[in-house]
Amino acid sequence: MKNYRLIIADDHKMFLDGLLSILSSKKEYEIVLTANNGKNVVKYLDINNKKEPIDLVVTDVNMPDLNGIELNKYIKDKHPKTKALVVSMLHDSMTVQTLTKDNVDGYVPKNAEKEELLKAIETILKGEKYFSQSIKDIYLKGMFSNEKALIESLSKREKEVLKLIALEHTTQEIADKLFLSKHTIESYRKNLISKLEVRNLAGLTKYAIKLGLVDE
Amino acid sequence: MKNYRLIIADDHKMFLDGLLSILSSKKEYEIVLTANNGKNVVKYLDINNKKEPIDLVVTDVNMPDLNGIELNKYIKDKHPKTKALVVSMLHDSMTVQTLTKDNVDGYVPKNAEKEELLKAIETILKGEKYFSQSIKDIYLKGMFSNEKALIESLSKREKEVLKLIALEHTTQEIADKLFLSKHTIESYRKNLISKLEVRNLAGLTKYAIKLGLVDE
DNA sequence: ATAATACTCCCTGTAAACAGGGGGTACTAC
DNA sequence: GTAGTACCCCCTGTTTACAGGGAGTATTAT
Repeated sequence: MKNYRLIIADDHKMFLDGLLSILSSKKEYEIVLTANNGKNVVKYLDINNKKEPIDLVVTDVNMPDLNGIELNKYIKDKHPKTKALVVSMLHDSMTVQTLTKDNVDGYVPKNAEKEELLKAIETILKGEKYFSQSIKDIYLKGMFSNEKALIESLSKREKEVLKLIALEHTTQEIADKLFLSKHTIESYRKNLISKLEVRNLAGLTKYAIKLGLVDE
Repeated sequence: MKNYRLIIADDHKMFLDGLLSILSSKKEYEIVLTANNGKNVVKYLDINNKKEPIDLVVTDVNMPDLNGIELNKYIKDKHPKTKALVVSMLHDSMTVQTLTKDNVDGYVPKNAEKEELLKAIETILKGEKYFSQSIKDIYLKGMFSNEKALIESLSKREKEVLKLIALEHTTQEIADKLFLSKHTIESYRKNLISKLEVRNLAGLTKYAIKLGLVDE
């Protein structure tokens, strides 16, 4: 009666148990593997997916070794018949954007009811996509906020300078470090201030943190 | 045979299911209530704890309405016979410090094995405390880092000024806003820079974020 | 009482950031 | 081949921040 073969991946054991108990209530789902990182999923798929294909991988986003974003990308790339459902705690618009861009099959927040999770899985196994309303909201919000555009408009060099600024280096120090003129760095600083629509160093620093260029 | 009465609280339904399934394996535990915020736990305890006492509340830290820190404090204050075990995803030293200061009975990270969770509960119900090794590490790290001391050494006024600095206001603007002299704010700024051991606005901004004085 | 701390204000400089311009090269995409 | 953009450099100013001092009052704790 086991119609579908599933893998679930999450680095939080207790959560994994939660998923297991929810999915065990449906006898048509066989949990072939539980993993606490993406790497083990990849390993399993590479070895077994040809003869005994996996129908769906349910995965968290934040995992060590290989996170959900990378895992989804890999699945979509190498094992296109296998579906991927992301179940996550954090829902920043960047993550949602990236995953949808990478053609993920579904996204459900961890605070969803278990009925919704089951519905999502069911929907995906039918060949459709499933995104929770809250995820759709985040996606739309991200699409129409200028923040995303702002961030994407930064070049590699600009990000580099921004990072060094946030690390408390002065213009002169950054210039020395990058073997550039002080004037060049001043230009970058000015451009960053105007592009990111901030007033000063404090605003730049906050953006650098938001971009993950510096720790905390 | 149900010897102990438990409450579990977590705003993530799936995780709640995980806890439930783990605790259901032990028949001596009766799950009296599952809540997705601290408020409901408080409500229940206030009404029922006198006649039918709860032995242990297992709670997450991050919850809407009333979080785990507040919940623990309330339990320790109003229902001292009820034990509290915190199970959390995030383990910043501030949270751990606060909880231990508030006399929490245990702290286990969400990525712990379920065996450890059961052991923690068992230990606490015996009247002892239980902290995972990783939590102890964080506690010690926090104790011997100067960061904590630094943060605590900031006065109310200093935090206020720090916040406004991080919000991209200039010294003059802050002075106007607080009806103080520009010189006063400059003094604060200098003191903050030396106290927090940073070089400039960027460093101050990062600290303001770390302190939660500004959003991102 | 007196020590410690928080809070307030002031001065003199120097260094850096901010504001608003300008221009030029190299590469890529259409 | 030319439009766009990433990258680099320069100039003139003004404003702000940073560095290192000093100093007074009020409150609280010992």
